Amino acid sequence: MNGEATSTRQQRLQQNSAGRRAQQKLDLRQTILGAATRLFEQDGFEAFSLRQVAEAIGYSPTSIYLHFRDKQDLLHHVALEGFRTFGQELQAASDQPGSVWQRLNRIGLAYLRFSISHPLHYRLMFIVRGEWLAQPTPPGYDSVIDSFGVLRQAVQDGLASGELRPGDLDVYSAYFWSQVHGLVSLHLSTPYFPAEALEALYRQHQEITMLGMSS
Amino acid sequence: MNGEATSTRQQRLQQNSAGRRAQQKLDLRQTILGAATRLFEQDGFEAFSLRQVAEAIGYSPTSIYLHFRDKQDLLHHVALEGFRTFGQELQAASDQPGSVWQRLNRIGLAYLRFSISHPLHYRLMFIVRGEWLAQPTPPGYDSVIDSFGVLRQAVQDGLASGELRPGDLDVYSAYFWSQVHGLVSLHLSTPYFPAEALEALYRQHQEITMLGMSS
DNA sequence: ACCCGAGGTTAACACTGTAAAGTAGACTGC
DNA sequence: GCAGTCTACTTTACAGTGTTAACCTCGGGT
Repeated sequence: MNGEATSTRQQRLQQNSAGRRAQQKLDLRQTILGAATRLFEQDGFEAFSLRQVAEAIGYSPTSIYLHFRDKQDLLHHVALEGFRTFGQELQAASDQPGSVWQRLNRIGLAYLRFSISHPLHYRLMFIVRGEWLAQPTPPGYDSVIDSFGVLRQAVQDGLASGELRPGDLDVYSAYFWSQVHGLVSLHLSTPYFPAEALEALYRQHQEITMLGMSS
Repeated sequence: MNGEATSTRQQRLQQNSAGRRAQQKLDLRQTILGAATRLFEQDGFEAFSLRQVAEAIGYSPTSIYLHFRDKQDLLHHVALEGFRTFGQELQAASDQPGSVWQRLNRIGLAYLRFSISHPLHYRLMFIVRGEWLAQPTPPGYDSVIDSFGVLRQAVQDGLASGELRPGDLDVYSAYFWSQVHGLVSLHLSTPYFPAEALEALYRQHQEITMLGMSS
């Protein structure tokens, strides 16, 4: 075996060549994903079409199938990009110092703001294709922060410190999640919760929740 | 003017004929709506197609356009049928005697159960096409009970009787709605809230809400 | 020099919603 | 009773869609 010591010029060339090809493949994949994200955020879920994505990047429609299994798969990866930034924003909100209630408020607020600034992404992630949450994270997205875990951790801290009335960790966590998700998705789906009023409403709701949950 | 007294045989014939034709038209409309509802509940939103509806009732695809403006319009009327029974069930839950909290619990439970037994309808009504809530009710659906009004009334009664801590009627109502809608739509969209556990979770959540809202 | 295979394209299929034109038959006025 | 109109419906057609299969082309390895 002539191992890794023998890096002849040829071998390096080979590797570079193979690497470049792989890189190019990744590039196109990334290009597709970028164009798909842009078009999706522009036109929404229903109008999103593979052929338009292909048109936008100057490739034939079927070339997308060389990089993604099908339309679902492509949209799934668009959603995954959303989960990445979503998780990061929630984590950042949770990381700031303060009492558990302040943290919970900030987490909820970050949640709400993400849904307002990326409504289509939010719909895709949690409403239209929520079942993706069940699938294992595809390679390349290992570092996606478990968003629910951020909330759960804050609740756990609150239970440990006694700021929250003793109760079931999962029930409490689900309570927070469904509360803010309910508000958000009613905002996104119905005309009764306009964006301007949403933060104020959220704060008022959070006060009610505090009365019910703090000890 | 020979007014309404002169109902000659001819006139009656005419009218009957016109009436029969109108009736037939209504019949087909009803047939379409029925088939559409059935197919929608069977195959779901994405698979629903006008051509299949037409196929199912043995008419040509374009004949549907003689009775509904377009696909959206047809689905809208499918949703309206859902709103009708939904409103009735909420009203029935509210009408039973008991304390305001009992009423609120039953209303929420009825809400939850409707979403579980008609998941596709619920999605159509409140998630995919919630903007329909803003449109004025089309003719023929005048008696649709305002579902949100049922909840709002119960909250108002609670505020009046003092069972609820003094607060804003709309904030409280929105709180209830978003709470149960959040739970329901997380159940419908994600794998984390299975149907079996949903009622129990709802009851636990309702207890937290009670702590926060009752005086 | 030959071959191979990866990345991309073209052609084709089975769908979709919808508009325009055509048709058969009931209804109308004379 | 008959010509004409009106109406419910069908046929045809168009512009899309996702997806599969066959084809091409060209860089790299033997």
